[in-house]
Amino acid sequence: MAKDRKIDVVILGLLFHEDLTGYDIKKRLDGAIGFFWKGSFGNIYPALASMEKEGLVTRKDSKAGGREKIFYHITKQGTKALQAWLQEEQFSNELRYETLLKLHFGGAVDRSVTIRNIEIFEEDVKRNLAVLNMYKENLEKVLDEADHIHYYLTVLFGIETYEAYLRWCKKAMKIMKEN
Amino acid sequence: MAKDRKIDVVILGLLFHEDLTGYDIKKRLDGAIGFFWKGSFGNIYPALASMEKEGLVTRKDSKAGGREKIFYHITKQGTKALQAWLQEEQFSNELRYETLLKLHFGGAVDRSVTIRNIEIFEEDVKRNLAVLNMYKENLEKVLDEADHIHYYLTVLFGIETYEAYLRWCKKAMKIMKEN
DNA sequence: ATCAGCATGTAAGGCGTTACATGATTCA
DNA sequence: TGAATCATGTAACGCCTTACATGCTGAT
Repeated sequence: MAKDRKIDVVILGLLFHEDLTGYDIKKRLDGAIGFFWKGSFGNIYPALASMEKEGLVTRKDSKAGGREKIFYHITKQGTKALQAWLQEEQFSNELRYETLLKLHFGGAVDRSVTIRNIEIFEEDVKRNLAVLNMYKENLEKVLDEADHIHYYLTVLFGIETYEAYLRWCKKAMKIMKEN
Repeated sequence: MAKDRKIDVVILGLLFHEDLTGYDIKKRLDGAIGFFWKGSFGNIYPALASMEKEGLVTRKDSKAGGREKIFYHITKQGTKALQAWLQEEQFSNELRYETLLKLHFGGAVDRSVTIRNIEIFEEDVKRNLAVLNMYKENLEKVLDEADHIHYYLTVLFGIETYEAYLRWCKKAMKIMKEN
């Protein structure tokens, strides 16, 4: 498994739950997972190819319905690699928020620009929060199914975080308008 | 200014406040700014060189004390570029948390592994929160100085966020132990 | 005298984004 | 019939991390 290519474990994690095509994987990454990990076709397909060579996944070609589809299945070796990574006690959590950069350097422009930047951020957070709450409600109906309790935890994380962002927006706006 | 190289505006933002060497810039990025933007020497020095070519910054060599030092100074053109970026109404805020990935895919291992991963995250958050609170206290002494109110906003953001993380840790731990 | 920190850079290699290329299927 | 979505990939290019290379300064 490539040392710095974390998409590998994302794919293994998804395949542990069910067999998927590269296209399916992309859809998952555009959904709830997208809040904390992104992926692109140019990322996913090469990773699948190299992981197949390494024996972490196997491909199951299917022409059901005439359309070409390649389902990938996790191997025992792939499962071991996934579990080994899950048990590693180091992790890299990275945040790169251009919004905070703009706030931090807001002294170079009029106060109104910073206020506008906070507003834009706030709108964005509200949109995302609505989506996350939808995921939450849907998950609560199926919490007993395997793995769903884990998905639920990450959705709760997103909600807790975004609610904190909204509180901060209010405070920041107040400070910008008062001082 | 390179389209996708955001370190440029970070450097311009720092230089707007005061002249700095590449080494100084790295130190800033290892401080409070590091919570939302990272940088490395291999990143900073080439950016400074190319920005000098573009006329966004000028270099002021100094051999005061015998040690070679290159202070960079923002030009009018650099200031305009910084202000233009601050006023752009789009922004990319990216979060890549391996911790959440491990939580999400925790179904592949024993419950105890996920509990341990939450604990590790919690310890990390507490450490960072202590640092942020220190920054906050220091900033509160100098809030009247130019730009400091903006730095203060980003520190408040960090604190609000990390406190939310801690609340989530408690909830997540409870869910993992009860269900 | 030695070691940590100051200070400036270069080089290799990997990773990821974006755009491109192609074609099938489904639904209105 | 046309548009959106399904589906798989490749190629170029840029960016960043990591490691390397070098040497000075100040404190113990």
